[in-house]
Amino acid sequence: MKREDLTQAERLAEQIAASVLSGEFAPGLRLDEAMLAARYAVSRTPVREALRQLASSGLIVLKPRRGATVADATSAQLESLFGAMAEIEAACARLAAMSMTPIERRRLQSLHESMTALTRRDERDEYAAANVAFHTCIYAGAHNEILADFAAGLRRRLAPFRRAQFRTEGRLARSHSEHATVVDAILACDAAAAHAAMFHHMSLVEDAYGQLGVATRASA
Amino acid sequence: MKREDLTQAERLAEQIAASVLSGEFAPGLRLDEAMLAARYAVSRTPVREALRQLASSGLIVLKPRRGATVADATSAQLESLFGAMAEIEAACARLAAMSMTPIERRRLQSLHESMTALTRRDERDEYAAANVAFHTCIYAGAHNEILADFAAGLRRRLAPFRRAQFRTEGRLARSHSEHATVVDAILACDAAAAHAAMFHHMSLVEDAYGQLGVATRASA
DNA sequence: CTTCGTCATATTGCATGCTTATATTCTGGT
DNA sequence: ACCAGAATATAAGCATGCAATATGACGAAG
Repeated sequence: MKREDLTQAERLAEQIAASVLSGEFAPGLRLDEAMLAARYAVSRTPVREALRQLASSGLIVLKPRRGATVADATSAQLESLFGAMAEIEAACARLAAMSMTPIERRRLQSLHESMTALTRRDERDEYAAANVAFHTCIYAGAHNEILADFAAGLRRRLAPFRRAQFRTEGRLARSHSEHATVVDAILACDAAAAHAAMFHHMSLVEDAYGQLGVATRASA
Repeated sequence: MKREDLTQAERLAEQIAASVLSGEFAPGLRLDEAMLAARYAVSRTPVREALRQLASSGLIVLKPRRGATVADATSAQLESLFGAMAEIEAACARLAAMSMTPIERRRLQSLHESMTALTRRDERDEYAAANVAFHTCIYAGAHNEILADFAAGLRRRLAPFRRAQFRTEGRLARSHSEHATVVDAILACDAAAAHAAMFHHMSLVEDAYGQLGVATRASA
């Protein structure tokens, strides 16, 4: 019953992260300790601890004596992030193909099928949410907590830079059809095919970013 | 010129990490804030910030209201760590085979050749150090800072559990010969072979741990 | 003899205040 | 008019102190 026994610093880290992910705190924005302390009605100490925690996850950047800013990636860094993401996601898909339980496979298939309707009706926000669930399902199916955490962390870190991901006309349908290839491979226990399909999918996600995401960047 | 402008918390994080990696702070050990503060002659505030930073990297565990302990992995968690390590190292090797510059390839080959002498003379500590340099060289060759950082982090995190890695008779020679396969594949720009060779190598590292590392565990 | 409840102690969590470094502005000189 | 240097202001880093909670021990009841 004391599941919600978070310390202030942890709650702050969550709230600040949520603000960054929602776009309220844009990349490059200076995060003033006193401002955050006032905003969340706490002292600067837990704020500082929360910032240090977030800095370790890469969501913000902490320069000694010069304060914290929301992480702002150069295009080279974004390339690294997308590249790493593709590698990790592909690895997870491969492992999932080999080690998912029947129940997990059913759940993945069901999740994928439920997204068909969202695609037809072009419900982009709903699809984006379901998309996260879909990928998270595969992380879990890899049965490797370390890789799953890393994949989730990378997804978080990229979130501020791909908010407009599904805005492109027809992106939903293409994404869904790529998912279908991945699901088929995983359900068929074809590790190599799952790896390849997911890698291909993630590469296209990167391309989609390249086409329209640049306009949203606020880098120096 | 002000390269050594680290804040206290950062210096503490480095020092505590070094103590953990050197085995001075064994897995499972309770890290008392006041004790650390006294040991390094600072107040508890920077200690707390350092601990939070280390907790994010997974080297220590921070339980709310219950203090910090050096991370102690169950065998299942170790399996995840080794599995993730194998995946990442293999991915780096594959990327390195594709994108290493000629200079980097020469350096890798040179590093590998310099380890031959260490193998013959059975200089285990020297070999262990060179081994880190060897793998780090491949991380760098992948030209993906994110993956490189993650690989280095995983290696750090596993370090406390494989201090006796090269104690087994003949482990050095086997490691070196596996490295040779990896180097050959990378120099030949054979991405698939590099991936496979590195994955194989890391799997054997995990096996080597399984044979003798268990005795060093202090888990509950 | 075992088990549960209460109390004491130690340690974490947080707030406040002071110190120090960095950034900005103002003034003086060229 | 412009640049350089110094002073001031602002914000980060750190220490100390207080409050809250977990842990261990001791005692009482079953």
